[in-house]
Amino acid sequence: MTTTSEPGTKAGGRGRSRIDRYEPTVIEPKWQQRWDELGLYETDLEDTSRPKSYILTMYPYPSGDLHIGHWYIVTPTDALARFHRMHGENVFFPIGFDAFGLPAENAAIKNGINPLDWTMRNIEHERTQFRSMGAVFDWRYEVVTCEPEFYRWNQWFFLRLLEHGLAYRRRSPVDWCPNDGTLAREQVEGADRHCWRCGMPVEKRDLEQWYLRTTNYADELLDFSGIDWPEPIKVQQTNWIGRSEGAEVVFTTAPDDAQPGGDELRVFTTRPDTLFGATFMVLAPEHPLVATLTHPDRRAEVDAYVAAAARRTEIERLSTEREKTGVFTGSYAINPVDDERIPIWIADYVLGGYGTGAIMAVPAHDERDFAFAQRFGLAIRRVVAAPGTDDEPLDAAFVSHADDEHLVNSGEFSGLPADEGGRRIVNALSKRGLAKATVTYRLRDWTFSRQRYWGTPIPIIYCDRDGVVPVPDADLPVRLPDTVDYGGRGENPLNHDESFLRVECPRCGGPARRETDTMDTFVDSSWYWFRYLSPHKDDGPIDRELVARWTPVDQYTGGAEHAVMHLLYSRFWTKAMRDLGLVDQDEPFKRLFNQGQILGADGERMSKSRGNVQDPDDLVAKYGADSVRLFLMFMGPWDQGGPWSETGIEGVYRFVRRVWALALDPHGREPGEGSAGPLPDGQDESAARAAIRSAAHRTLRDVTQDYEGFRFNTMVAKLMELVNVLQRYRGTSVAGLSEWDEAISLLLLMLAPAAPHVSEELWARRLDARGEEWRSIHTEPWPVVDERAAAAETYEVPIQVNGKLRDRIEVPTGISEIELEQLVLARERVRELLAGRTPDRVIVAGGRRLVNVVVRG
RNA sequence: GCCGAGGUGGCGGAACCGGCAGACGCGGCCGACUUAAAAUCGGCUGCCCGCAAGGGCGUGCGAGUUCAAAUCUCGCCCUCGGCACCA
Repeated sequence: MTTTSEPGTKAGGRGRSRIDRYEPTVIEPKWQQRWDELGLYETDLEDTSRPKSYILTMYPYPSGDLHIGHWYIVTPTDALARFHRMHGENVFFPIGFDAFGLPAENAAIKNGINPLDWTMRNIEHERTQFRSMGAVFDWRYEVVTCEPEFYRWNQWFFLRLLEHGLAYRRRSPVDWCPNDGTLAREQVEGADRHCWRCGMPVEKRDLEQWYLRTTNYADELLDFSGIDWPEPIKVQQTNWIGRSEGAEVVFTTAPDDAQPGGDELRVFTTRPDTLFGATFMVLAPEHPLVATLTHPDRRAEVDAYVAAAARRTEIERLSTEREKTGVFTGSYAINPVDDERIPIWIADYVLGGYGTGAIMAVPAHDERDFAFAQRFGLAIRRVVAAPGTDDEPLDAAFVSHADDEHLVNSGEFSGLPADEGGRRIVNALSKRGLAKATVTYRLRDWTFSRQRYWGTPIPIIYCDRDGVVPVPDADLPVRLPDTVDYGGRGENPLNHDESFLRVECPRCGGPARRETDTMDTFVDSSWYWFRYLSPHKDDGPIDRELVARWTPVDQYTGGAEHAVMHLLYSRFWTKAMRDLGLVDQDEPFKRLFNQGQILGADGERMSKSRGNVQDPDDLVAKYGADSVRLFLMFMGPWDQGGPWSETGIEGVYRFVRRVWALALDPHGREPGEGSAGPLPDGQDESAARAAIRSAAHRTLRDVTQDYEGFRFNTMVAKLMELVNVLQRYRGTSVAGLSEWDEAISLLLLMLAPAAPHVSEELWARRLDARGEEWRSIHTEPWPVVDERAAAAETYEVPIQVNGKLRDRIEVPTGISEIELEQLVLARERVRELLAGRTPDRVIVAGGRRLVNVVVRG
């Protein structure tokens, strides 16, 4: 094993060079330890002498092993943090663990262990993995969400939200997964309505659950001004919130021999212009008036339908999707515009949770209503028509809603343009108190309860006398019991844990029972970045001074799969905290970048069960962390991701070794060649020196821009190009001269954020060789481009004739358009192609970069 | 069906503003070094015709705008992600 501190080459040495081999497995741990000892990456949060920069990447779930996907997320973010440090910013780049969640519980049930033990063991392992990649994390600020010092503040927040009416308890149908219990609406995925975690089909259950009032913020969440987020995420959130403008219209039930009538039936419609076309009404099976409106002779059928709808999983509801189902209640409603009696039906295509849970059906102008009307033989009446189509029969719903349409069969409103007619109808009805303009959202309140052990206990006590009683702040945290007995079941073990369950009522002191539901684990990630600033603070959730100074986060990175979960909840939570008077910001993350996802080699998501997981440790052992980091950045655009393939990592490894050899041994000509090689293309020495300098500074300019624009793949490519240039001059008379030396320095500085170990090692050796005292490359300032050097003296202009490339010409940088044109026309090749004809036009394109000679005939 | 992202050599990808298509890397072929191999170094490598000089064709498909289109417009096809009867 060679020592790493002595200079690798004798300056001016001739002949076969002897330099140390590049051994990443030796130098990487060495530097990691050194950085640690020196506290090089400790962030002083109190330091206000430099501009702050809060860089954050989504913390991982500690599932046992970091796989290459985690590295893919963290590496460029780490490089970015380092890049900002080199720009003199006080960078905070923390990490932690999203430690509550289902996999821990599954593992615990399977292996008969405690989820806490499983989780903490995994975290311990993942910490060492993170360290091996050489990230600048300051571990003093680590947050582990399953620790009471963190989750007690979830409970504290919950109590504050409760006080402010932002948390509430309600019985209603919830999405229910047989494995995971209650799910938030956001956690049900796909056309087949499966659980986001386990993939099981989701059912509906009528349960009493805790909710957070996210819908209070629906409009505000639609406003993305002031944050720089990727367009697709904004679009997804916008669609998810699903604001739609329309009107609420009051229908009234008609009296008949079975019931007195007069009940209000409210409906929401976005098409009030079609009100005269309502030929029946449909209630969701869950609608509260279903029982009242059902006629005795229809009761059996209706009850059966409602029961079946409740029992059906969403998946079944979908499989019968082609054919609409429904039953007639026997009752009628009065259409407020024309007092017409229309039948009231029940069908599961109307959703209980959206709008009012009831619709006016306008089969002529709605595809679903049309299908339903056809199936059950209900009337279809056209009330909107395009010019000249007033009486055209409908063989499908007419839904175009174009500007030139007008109303027909709509009483006094007939003939009006559809939009205006709609407005006037609402106006007329609203004077009688029967309609009002309304906005409806698809967004639902956040279903917050989970029937699991491994989460934050909801700090609520149920007392027979006092009802629902919040746990007093002084009694927080409500701790999870240390021992847990799953009894082989999947059911929440807290339900059977007498020592947890039994509690005195904080109000009356009588016997009471604890809430056994825990919080959705998305609560943790909804505010964790605030906690990073003061992870051990025990008299409050956040340090308000530090929060004011450091948040919002300047740059957040993470996957787009969290678009309508974590990234939406975080925005909600921040706004709620603002309204609780805790912070004075509206948004959590100023700038967001979504990196792509690394898939397994089979193109599927990496998972242990599929056996397609790539372990970064193996790669690090073989190539070193620096090469793995560079490779992950080089693979392709960061927002793209893609299937994992090791193909190509050799190339990056080769590149690092070349950097090594160039930096330590400029004269090496392998092997055995004694004399300096020739300069390329008959360049003289001064041209060669200028060329080196120009290449280095052009690279610096481009690489800086690439870092800023998150183009890490081309950043690495440009460093490779510079290395290729230097390689050409290696062993020539200009190698080792001041321009060469500067180029190597720039190369190492540019490489430092991406490949921190090898650049640090080579930097140290250079300082040592010059007899200078050691200082870390990572505390060096980012170099400044010498634009004069970057500009080349001459450049090549491609020449086109009629748009086709025919020739090239080398011209001086400052050439004028006229001179360039003359040079081009004088070219032998151009004259040949012109064959005596006069060009119609000569186009000197974009900054004299290209010339196109146009000639006809 | 609706919304979003994308389609470029054998492969990953580059070309950011309409201006040399294929940077950089992988793979492949040839050569140097070596007893040999590895490593390293050098050259070639979009497809077709041609000994060559050179020419033709090429960015999913088809039209169009332009001196000039991977890039802009229109119409299609395909892949991936999201939504899922939202009245």
